Amino acid sequence: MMNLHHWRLLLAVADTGSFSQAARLHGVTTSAASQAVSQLEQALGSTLLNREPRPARATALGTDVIAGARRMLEAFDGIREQVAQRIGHHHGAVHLACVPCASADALAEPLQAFKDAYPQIEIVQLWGTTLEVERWLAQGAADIALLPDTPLQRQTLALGKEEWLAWVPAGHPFARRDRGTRLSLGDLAGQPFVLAHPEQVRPLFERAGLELSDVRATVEGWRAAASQVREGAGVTVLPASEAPADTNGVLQFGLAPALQRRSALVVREGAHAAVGSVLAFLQAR
DNA sequence: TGTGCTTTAGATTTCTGGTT
DNA sequence: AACCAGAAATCTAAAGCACA
Repeated sequence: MMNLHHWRLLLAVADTGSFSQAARLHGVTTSAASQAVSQLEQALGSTLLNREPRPARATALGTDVIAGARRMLEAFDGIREQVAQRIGHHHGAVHLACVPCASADALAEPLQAFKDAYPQIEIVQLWGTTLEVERWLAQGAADIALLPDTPLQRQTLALGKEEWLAWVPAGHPFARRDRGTRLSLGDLAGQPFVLAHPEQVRPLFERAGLELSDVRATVEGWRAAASQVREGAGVTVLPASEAPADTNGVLQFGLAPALQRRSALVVREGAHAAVGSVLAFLQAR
């Protein structure tokens, strides 16, 4: 058995060189992606991808097959687009890649409303870091990206904003400052620092002409950074929506001047028409 | 040692064909 | 047309292996 999903997975593996990344892009497990490609190979009676050495690369025959598959899927999408235009409404899947943030949470309700109103358009939501989301958008794996701190000229639809906060261990000298005091990025830049999402945090300091000079730990995710601060590993900055409610063992400060994380939707150039339906719906709400 | 891929077992979903 | 049961397809989780 082979279906379009198999072919799309094959292209994703060929494009990313990784089964796990391809699986993530399509919302399945690595195993499912591996099995799908194996089934395709079995059905065709030939190996399309060399798994070793990594990253996975197409065999000589696989390169031709993949090129053909690409043309086939483009043709299929074109047919669907044509039909959608004739009958006046759009079909298909819209891939929405999000960086976890308050705006992404706020989007959940309007997205559900969209799904109810337009069941023929599937919204596939992907989650990743800023760098991953940027890459998916560039590679065409995502049609729309929800990104924090996006330059105005790229934005298609501006979403909400939230404040950046500083977290400091209870034993830190800053903890002796009055409640309500704000810390500057200059205060924090030279401190032992716990860094999460460097692609978001470093630019904050760089824009202020500062550099993090003493990064003690780079961790996966805001929660991990908050835990490290609680254990006294250093200070950190994080978006308000990501700051844990439990502030035992830490002190939370605003920043001076106040810094906002503004999120926006960015649309891939040449995205198919169903994307327009999604944007129009979200804009109206 | 961590990451990524494959294999396997078992669960769930979808399809198909028979019966009423 | 509606329902049901068995088959087939697809998925996930876990374990094991290979590699950088």
